[in-house]
Amino acid sequence: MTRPTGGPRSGFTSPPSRADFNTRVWQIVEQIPRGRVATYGQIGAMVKRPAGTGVRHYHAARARWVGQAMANCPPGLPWQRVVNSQGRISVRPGSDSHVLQRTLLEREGIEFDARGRIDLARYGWENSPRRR
DNA sequence: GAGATGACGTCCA
DNA sequence: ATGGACGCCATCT
Repeated sequence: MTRPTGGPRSGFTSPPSRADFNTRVWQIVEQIPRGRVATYGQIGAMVKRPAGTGVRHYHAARARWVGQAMANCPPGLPWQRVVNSQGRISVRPGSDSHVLQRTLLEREGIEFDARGRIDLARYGWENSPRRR
């Protein structure tokens, strides 16, 4: 095991069973209620660590794995409700998807500040929405 | 077959 | 607050 595959700082990795991992992610995304958003890391923390995946590596890579899953998100899911830990849209700025995501979220009543950020304390999924 | 390209998060200077 | 490095690759031109 521990095959030092040669990739020095591979940053990009993938789950043992990508299809299975993606399915788990999609099942969670499917539950994000309208008007709320969840972060990649938050979702990753909800997906059980695949057997054979090092605890350490999983912690470091799962958020990106969720991103990979979202890049292949099947139609019908509220993909727009997944944003990064900063409360910002992660899709390349300027892309049609980016614009669409923001539009869809605003249509759900979610507000963006001047810097294009969403207040996770207010709109975060399973986060006490009271006060501000 | 080789090279470019990815929907992240955390830590440290 | 901001910028850069780091962390088991896979897939498409």
